[in-house]
Amino acid sequence: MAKVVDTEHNDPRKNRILAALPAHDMERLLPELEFVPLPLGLTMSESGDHVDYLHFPTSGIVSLIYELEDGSSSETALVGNEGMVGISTFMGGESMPSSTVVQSVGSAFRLARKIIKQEFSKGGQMQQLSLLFTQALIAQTTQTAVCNAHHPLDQQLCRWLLMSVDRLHTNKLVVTQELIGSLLGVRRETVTGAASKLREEGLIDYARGNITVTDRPGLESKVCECYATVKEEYDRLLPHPRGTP
Amino acid sequence: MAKVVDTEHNDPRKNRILAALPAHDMERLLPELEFVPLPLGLTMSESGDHVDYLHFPTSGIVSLIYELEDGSSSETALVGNEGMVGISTFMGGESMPSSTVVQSVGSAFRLARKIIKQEFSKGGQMQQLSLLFTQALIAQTTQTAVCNAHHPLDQQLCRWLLMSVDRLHTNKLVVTQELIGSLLGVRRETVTGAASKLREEGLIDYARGNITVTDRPGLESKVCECYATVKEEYDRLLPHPRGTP
DNA sequence: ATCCTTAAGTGAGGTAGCGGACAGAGTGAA
DNA sequence: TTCACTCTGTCCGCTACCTCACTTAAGGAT
Repeated sequence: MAKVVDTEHNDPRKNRILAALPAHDMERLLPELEFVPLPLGLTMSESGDHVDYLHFPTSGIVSLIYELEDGSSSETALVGNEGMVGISTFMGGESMPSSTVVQSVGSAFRLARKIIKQEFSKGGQMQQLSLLFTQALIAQTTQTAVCNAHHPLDQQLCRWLLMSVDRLHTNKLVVTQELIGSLLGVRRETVTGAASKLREEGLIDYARGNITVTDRPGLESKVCECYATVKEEYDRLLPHPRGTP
Repeated sequence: MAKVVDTEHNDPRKNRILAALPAHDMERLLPELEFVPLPLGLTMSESGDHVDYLHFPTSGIVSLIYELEDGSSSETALVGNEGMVGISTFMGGESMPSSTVVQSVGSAFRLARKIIKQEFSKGGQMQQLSLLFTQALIAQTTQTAVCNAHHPLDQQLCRWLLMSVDRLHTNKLVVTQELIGSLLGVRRETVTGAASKLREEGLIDYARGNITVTDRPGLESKVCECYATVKEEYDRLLPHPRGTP
């Protein structure tokens, strides 16, 4: 029996970078694009690993995570179908100090490093899109850094929730407070405090690893500027989904 | 009378990126390179500014600074003669959300955006070096973010001091505690506390805007891992000064 | 049904950094 | 020499988050 393929997400054009490629570039790359599932919790690469593929998520969320020697960690950025994972494949460094983990289940298409380097060196649209995405990613990482330093956890949590639901097509997240803690660089108990505050305010609801955003506008009014700043920079730099200006 | 030019730093090859260019690339660019002083406190670009030049510092330090709406700010990275300032000129985004400020007096050569784009599109060594430096810069920014989140101020201060003296050729820094505070994202009083602790331990000495590192090995043994991690990544990715492997 | 594991809530006590206010102490200008 | 200004030191109460320890609750497996 042939394996049933998820027909929801096996169209490369669900990824916005791929969708923005001119038809002839896409034709050339299509045979090289390999569909891969992104199961929850999959570590796509660890710190310092030689990265062999550039991934273009079509759904789900991938977290870029930085781990310290003492075991503590922080999420530095979060990538969905608007971007790509594995920029060191074309930046030339081969590896990165951060690791990449699937934080919300999904799928992706991937290109072998050899292919993306070839394509990149042509200097076409793929090169331009890659660099623009990289710049957007820098903006996200930087803003996250400053947000960590200056904003209280409940606002950071709002930002994280909004960035996550933006990259899914639902208001339900499957994630424990423990995990959120390790992403935001705080303890689980601290997350419990912030989350229950948001619940009291009627912005979210949750139970045992399931969070539902019940009042998105409410979250948006509570979140710090960092959310909007990053979103605007992404809008400025990256191609928009079809139908949107 | 002809203006006296600082003969110390007007050699483009004092910048390590430029120094790593093949002779024929350098010849082509030489007439386009414009020498500019970097006086203390100069704001080279503000958040969102259209960036018209790519700067290659030959001396001094440039800080990449991120400002929040409430006026608080943080330094996200620090660039000396190992790198360049204004990567949005070749990344394609034209502007960045961070601003760039001369934190320690020096000088640079600069290339107009048009020229660097031209050179970049040739796909030669300049392209490769630019991308590698960008990746190193990402590493530095990311590590700074995690360091902010997890390490106490006195260790962060050690890191900042070491990164600064690494980019100068002296153990003396001209910088007030007030400024350090705005760079590390804390209050001046907090810096006073951390600095006086380091002074008690005999690692540094200071007075009225002048800091002297008196015990570098001592600082290195006190600093968090973040300093070494970034340094190693820079060593891995970037060309070394001549004479060093 | 019962047990077991995982997720979430709670509470006591500690600490780093904040906010604001104010006190010396160099330095340079008048 | 005096004044003004800038840089540094210090103190208070306060808050956010931490460490450590324990409890409650929801599913899942047997």
